[in-house]
Amino acid sequence: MSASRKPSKCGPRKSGVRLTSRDRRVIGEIARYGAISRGQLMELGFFSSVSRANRRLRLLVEGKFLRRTFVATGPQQNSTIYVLGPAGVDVAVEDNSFDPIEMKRHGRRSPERMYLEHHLGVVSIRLVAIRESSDLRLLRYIAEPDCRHEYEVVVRGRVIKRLMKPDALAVFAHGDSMLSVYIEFDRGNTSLPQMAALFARYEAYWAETAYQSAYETDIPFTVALVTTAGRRRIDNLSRLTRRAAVSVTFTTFAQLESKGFGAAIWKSAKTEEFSTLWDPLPEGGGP
DNA sequence: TGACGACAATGTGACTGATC
DNA sequence: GATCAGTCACATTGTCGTCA
Repeated sequence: MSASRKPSKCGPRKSGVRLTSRDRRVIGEIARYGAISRGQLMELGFFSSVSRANRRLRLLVEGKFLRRTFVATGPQQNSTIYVLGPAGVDVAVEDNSFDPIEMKRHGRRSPERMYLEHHLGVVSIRLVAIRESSDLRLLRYIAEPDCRHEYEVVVRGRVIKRLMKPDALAVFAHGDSMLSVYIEFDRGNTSLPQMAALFARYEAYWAETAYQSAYETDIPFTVALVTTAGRRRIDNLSRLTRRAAVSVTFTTFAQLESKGFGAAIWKSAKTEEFSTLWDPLPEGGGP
């Protein structure tokens, strides 16, 4: 038999690797989140076998679709992290409506520790949301490239461009209500003035009705800031939001990971008590 | 159209090496 | 010894082209 295989549905080989549909989804996911560990890829359901994951990911690295780096998870332990490679940029742009310039920047970027840890944190928060076992049910988890929003406003006759770039947007169902939660992952290394500017951007996003236009809703969103720092950081940050016109609430990553989104672990500037995300649910019509 | 063979992808388990 | 990451061998499965 002269077996010259026809091009499979997986598409043509690139750099010696025949990309499967799963490969393309893995590349898209890594492009979406910036960096993902092998364990996270497995937890997201891309692989059910460690060896299979290793072998397939190694092929993608050899084909320059991905790059591999390491983050210390303990004194003598490393976690393998995958980021977008130069060949993966084209695949990610081809399969998704990602900004090619932004993707090329990702593909070239040197994987600095802080950059990696931030992105891994956002994926970890997504996994917590997926595992959620309370009354909250995750409907969508929209990563940064998909929820970033460039819009224009007119201020004193001048057109000003604004960019809203949350870490993620999680949409939960709670009973008959929907809860839109912008996720911000904080590692405690951003200055308070920078954080104040971040909260101000969310206020403007609501006040300038850009959010309402983008998502065709009048139901206000909540900003949930998850920090790897401790209670003092939460107190400092919540003081910045005392007069905020949008709902901003805080918790630690440790609390979130152990108790989940639905637990009474959220602290706002309005109260000393920890409460749930939906208590009270934002009133319809505006904050 | 169905059988067959080639090829690629997959999962499992065993193994190695590094570290605590 | 326990744990973790990575690799390898092997059997299985799925896809696809060829041919009767």
